[in-house]
Amino acid sequence: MLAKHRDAILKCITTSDEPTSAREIVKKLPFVNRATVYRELLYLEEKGFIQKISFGEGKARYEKTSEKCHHHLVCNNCGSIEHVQLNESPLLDQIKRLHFTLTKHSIEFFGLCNTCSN
Amino acid sequence: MLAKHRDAILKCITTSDEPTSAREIVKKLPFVNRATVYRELLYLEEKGFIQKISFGEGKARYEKTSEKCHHHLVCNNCGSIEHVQLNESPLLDQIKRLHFTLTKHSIEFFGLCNTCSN
DNA sequence: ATAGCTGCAAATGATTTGCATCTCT
DNA sequence: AGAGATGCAAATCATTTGCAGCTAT
Repeated sequence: MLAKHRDAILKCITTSDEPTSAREIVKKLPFVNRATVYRELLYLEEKGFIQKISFGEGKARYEKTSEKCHHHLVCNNCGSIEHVQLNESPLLDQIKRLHFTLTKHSIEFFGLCNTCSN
Repeated sequence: MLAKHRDAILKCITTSDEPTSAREIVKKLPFVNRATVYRELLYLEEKGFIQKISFGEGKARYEKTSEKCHHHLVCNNCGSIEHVQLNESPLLDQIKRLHFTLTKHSIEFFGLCNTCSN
């Protein structure tokens, strides 16, 4: 038995070029109740289909789980969010030397995008 | 003219071993109003005395701005937060090659601390 | 019938804001 | 008096929850 609105919500996240917030999904899918959206987000995250990320805005954003790990460049001026792929192994290697079992990490960058820098 | 409660709030943040939330400050300083706490946090952050960080908990945390850059290891089990100093230049060097003016970045690690790993 | 899904409204938590008051100078 | 600081309550936003009704087996 599948959740009726799951695909619509997932598609909403997948097709967005920026990590999507619950509010945006509710706005784009007016026929889906807010509570349902939150419940589905939780489910999709638990199942590993999507990932929750936070830019410290006071709300969560979600994006499709992707094979290749990537990070975000958040523009403080226009709010655009670019993706970059970085080699983070030098950093993770340092963590491996500690007594800490790493399950997840988040690396975010804030500043001015190319357009707003000029 | 200095804000009456500023020092108490700042001390609260400075003496905490973990990044502090607004709620914790209000609890520790019952004679300071919640609104005042938030207003001071904003001020102190703008002036660069403290830094706002987010662990994606749905609330902000603050810590004293420190000379040496450090990062956090958040334990998903007991909630403890350890500090680590990492050499992040390999990562930042990669950003420097992009058309992006970096003003701030956040790197956080989640998992199990030494105690909870066993 | 019955388990899972959903909507709706109310509850909760974090943060902000309007406004009247108080305090220095 | 006039500016800045503060308290208080109400407002706003994100997220969660209780509950009753709906739907597909």
